[in-house]
Amino acid sequence: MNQPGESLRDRKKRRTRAALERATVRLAAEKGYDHVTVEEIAAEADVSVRTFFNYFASKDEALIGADPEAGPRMAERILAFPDTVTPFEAYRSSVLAEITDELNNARDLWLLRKEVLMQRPDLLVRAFANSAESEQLLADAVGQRAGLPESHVYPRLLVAAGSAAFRCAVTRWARDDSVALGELVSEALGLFGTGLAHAPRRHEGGS
Amino acid sequence: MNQPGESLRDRKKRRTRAALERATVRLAAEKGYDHVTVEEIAAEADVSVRTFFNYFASKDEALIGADPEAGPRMAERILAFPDTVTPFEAYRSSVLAEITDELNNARDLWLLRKEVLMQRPDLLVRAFANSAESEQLLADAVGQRAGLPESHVYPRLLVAAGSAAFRCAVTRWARDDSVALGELVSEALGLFGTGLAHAPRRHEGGS
DNA sequence: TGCAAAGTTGCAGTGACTGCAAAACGATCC
DNA sequence: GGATCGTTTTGCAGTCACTGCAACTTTGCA
Repeated sequence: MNQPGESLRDRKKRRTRAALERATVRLAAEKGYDHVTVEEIAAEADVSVRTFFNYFASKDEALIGADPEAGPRMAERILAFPDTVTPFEAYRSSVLAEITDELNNARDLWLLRKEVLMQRPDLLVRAFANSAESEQLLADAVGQRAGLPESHVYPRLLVAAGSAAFRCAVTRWARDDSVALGELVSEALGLFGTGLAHAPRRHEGGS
Repeated sequence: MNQPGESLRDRKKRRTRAALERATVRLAAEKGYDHVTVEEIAAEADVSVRTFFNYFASKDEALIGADPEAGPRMAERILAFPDTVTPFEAYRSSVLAEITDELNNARDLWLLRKEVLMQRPDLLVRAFANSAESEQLLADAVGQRAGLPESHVYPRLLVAAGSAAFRCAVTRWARDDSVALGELVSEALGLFGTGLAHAPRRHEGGS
């Protein structure tokens, strides 16, 4: 009983994980992140506190709900582009694809997260602290595409720039979501692409 | 008795703060960050645990020991440059000056921190989570220099790039400190300046 | 049906962090 | 040299995130 790669066990796990993530975001948006205890979250998702920590290493992680498969997925996408595409563009496209998919699958969750992140912007920064392996994965993929030795800065710098772009974009989006999050990330990455040495003029973009 | 701006009280406070920071870094380097309790740190610095938390909001913060005056100092430096200097260069110079000063004043502490950060790179990321106000300060200064409205992305993006550059530089420096940290930060910021759209060739810097 | 592997739970324990109220201390004025 | 006032230090009691461990339950498979 294990045909389409997803057993009953797997389905249950996915549902539990999703329920915990959802409960965390919902309660945090409703009562404020640190007025919510893990006990409440676990109760809302109908599991024990101990189980919560079997799924997420910390409360922070549950709020962001970083998909552990996102890193590998993006790395694969980067490597799948033809050689005519620059490493930079391959990276940018992969990030955008991931964001678009994520928003399509769970837009409501992101709208709630927005509320929480508006109150506690530091949580967004902390979120990236847990994704060191994913960053490494992406940097390796970029490095491979660019034909650079592993010790070169460029890949790591590009990935770090991606995090920075995402952070800035989410912050802007949280204040005013009339522009799609993907657009904002793309714009920010675009600036990183062409260089920050010259500040834009007053009227150019940037809301 | 309050002539040279520094009373006995102030001196004691500075000494206590320094002692706590020093004790945190030293013990973390010696025994591993999470095998050190705040109780031990406080004991080493000869104060109570409660006093530790009067100085630092968290153990993380004590490890990094971010100088609360660093933000204002850098912002001031940025604004002090003549108008012939681009905002980007003003920012870069200010960051470098701060790093150089810091290393000159407490090089030994940074060498110990290096040990800790090699084991736990995530702590460096988390460190930046606590410096939201400083980032805002710097972004405002950059924005003012560039004559941009407050809502523009450029200043925030530049400052975020600075954090990213610093992170990458420290990581590289931790692996091999034969090149000065300032050099590495400068190099990384240089790449942000000229743009990441085109990956460098194999032999260009970055090793 | 029965066995093994994977997942869940409760429990006891550690340690970070907070609010509060009392004590110790430093600055100041007489 | 006190009396006094504002600041800092401290102990204490409490909350909550998080961990290891050892049962217990559920699922996968023969």
